[in-house]
Amino acid sequence: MPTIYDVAKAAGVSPKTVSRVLNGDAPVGRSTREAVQQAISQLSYVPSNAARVMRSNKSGLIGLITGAISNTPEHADPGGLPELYIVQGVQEVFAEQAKTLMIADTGGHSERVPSLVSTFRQHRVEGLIYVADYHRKTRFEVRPGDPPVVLANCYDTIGTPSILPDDRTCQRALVARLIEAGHRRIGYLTLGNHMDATRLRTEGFRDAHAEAGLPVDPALIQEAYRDDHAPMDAALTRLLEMPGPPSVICCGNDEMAMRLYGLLRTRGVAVPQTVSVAGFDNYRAIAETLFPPLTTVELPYRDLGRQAARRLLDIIANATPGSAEPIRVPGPVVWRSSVTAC
Amino acid sequence: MPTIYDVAKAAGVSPKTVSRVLNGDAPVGRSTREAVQQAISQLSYVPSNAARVMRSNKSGLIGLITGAISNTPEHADPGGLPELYIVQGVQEVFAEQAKTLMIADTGGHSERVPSLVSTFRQHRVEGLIYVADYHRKTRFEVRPGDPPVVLANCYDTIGTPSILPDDRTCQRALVARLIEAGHRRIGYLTLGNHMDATRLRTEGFRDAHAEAGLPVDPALIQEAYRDDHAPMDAALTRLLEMPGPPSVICCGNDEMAMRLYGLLRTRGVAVPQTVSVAGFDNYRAIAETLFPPLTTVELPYRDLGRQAARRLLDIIANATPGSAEPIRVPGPVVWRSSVTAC
DNA sequence: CGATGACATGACATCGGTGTCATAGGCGTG
DNA sequence: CACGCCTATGACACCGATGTCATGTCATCG
Repeated sequence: MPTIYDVAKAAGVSPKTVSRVLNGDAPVGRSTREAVQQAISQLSYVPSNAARVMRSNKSGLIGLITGAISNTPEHADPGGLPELYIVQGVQEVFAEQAKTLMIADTGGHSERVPSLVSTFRQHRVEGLIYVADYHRKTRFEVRPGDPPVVLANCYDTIGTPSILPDDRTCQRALVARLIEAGHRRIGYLTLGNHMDATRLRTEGFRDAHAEAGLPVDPALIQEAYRDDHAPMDAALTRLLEMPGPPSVICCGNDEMAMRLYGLLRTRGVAVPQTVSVAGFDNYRAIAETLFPPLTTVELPYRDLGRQAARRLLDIIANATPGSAEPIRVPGPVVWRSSVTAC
Repeated sequence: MPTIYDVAKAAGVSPKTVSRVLNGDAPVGRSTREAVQQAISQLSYVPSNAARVMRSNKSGLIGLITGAISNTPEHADPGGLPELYIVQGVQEVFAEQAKTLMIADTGGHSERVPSLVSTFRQHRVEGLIYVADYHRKTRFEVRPGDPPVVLANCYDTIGTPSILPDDRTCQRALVARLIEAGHRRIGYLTLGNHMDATRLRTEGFRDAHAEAGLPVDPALIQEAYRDDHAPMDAALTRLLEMPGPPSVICCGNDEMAMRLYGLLRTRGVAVPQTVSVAGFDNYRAIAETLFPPLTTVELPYRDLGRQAARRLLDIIANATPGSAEPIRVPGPVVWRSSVTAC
């Protein structure tokens, strides 16, 4: 592996001059520069980042901790992909900034986090992004001397900068569109009540009703876990046998909507003619492949990742801790034919 | 950020002794070691990888190039996840070996690869894994001085070590099980013919028939692209209106199977009573959620990643280029209720 | 009792870049 | 012409680890 000295010798200049050509931080004579560049390509010289870091203490590295790689749909929420989209957005921003991303995976074991952080510190990362698998509260231990941290898809109670999906606004926007389409009785099969997302989305569900001056019938909101078939079937029965049954049913995610399609078909209920269906997540493999294609709403995970990255860059550049309030990122409603006007 | 000198001073020893405590490469007195360890934790000292790399020239880094992060299902095969599973397997092995994985993403632009490799070389990675989004031929430029490369999910014609999914064996195993279950007329709706996977799987399809002494009726094999609805419907019509219609239909992937469920239902054909259905990929969000749950076959992506990682470690350790023949990794048939005996 | 070797520790050079400072020409200006 | 100033370049130390070699202290053995 050639060094800067080899290049210097080949070009007949001092190592420092080679350094200047590489970094463009001081003027270099035209012919000298060309000689150096030729020597570099001839030797296929690549500078050692290690040596650079030692002197300048700027590693150009950003650490990212996630379970994305381990949290495949097999274990996690079918979404499963949120983390990935987030990582994608993060990657996008840092690629532009010539920062290199080191990705570490918890493998689903959060107790591994400290050791991952330690590895990152060894590499002198300039900042750290922690990505959660779903919208949740977390506690990310930061010790003095640790690089600055930004939380993505999670938050804590000690004011660590945080970027969150705006579940509430998304659900509100979706329901507002349903109301706009003429629906008045809107059913809602939610994810587990223990999830932050469920609470926020239910608030959004209520917001949309309030804005339209519609009452919310609590009986229309039913918790229906995804993994088990029975609770959802039972909840559906309750909805359909109500005095004023819903003309549209919102689901906690697209996978639930897919299951709902099956349940409704089994009962001979036509989608969307008799009952319209709406999902959540815009999980395209499902939403676009189902027949009829599924109206749903998309959480802006990619954008969330981008914003997290930009936030971190900002903190690194200005050494400011940033505001304590989480940034909430809204996403678009995706209108497809599983919902009719009514 | 404290250095080894700070620790040495705090513990009243020489830097070299601290180094010995850190690396355990030479005996250190009990009381000395304890003093050093206390100083380390008190200062929350983390050694600089950069300095270590400079001296020892062992970076402990492995580079991985993928489009996994960009290739979300939005753009790619619904599988989309293959790359992820592969990355997961790779990660798993390197985590055990205390190697740190640097993941770079092409963002779908293969022309970025050289610059990514250059970044990796700056960091003096000890090896490189290139992961493709689907089973394909590739050309990964390796220049002298580049670190050793292993290809995962792709191959080239110049003998770069390569790990591939065994599409042929997987499809053969699935069809063999169908034959075992009594099926004699087996339809096959394939993915696009331009794909290596399609060719290999079709061979596997024939292999299974040959082993069972069954003829293959070419009319039972129909290409049916996934993205467009019409070709599949047309292909299905041809299959069902044949003199001897199939009792089971294999699909190129699980998403096609999901679509096939819909098409069959529309025609009033019961699954699996009248026609059984089998998929490919074991895309669990679909295969487990469909009703009836889908019989399918799983490509061993995680295992593939693990093998790629181990292969690379082997090459690094022994400085051997390794054999030119790709390693093919088989996967299991996942039997669910979308196929009945017949 | 002196030689031998295991153990424990430190001094010092070194890895490959870059920051700092010095130096040598060239040129415009009063 | 002397001076200041800018451009282009080099000498040298330094960043923080670790490899090499040297040294000092005991315990053991013939």
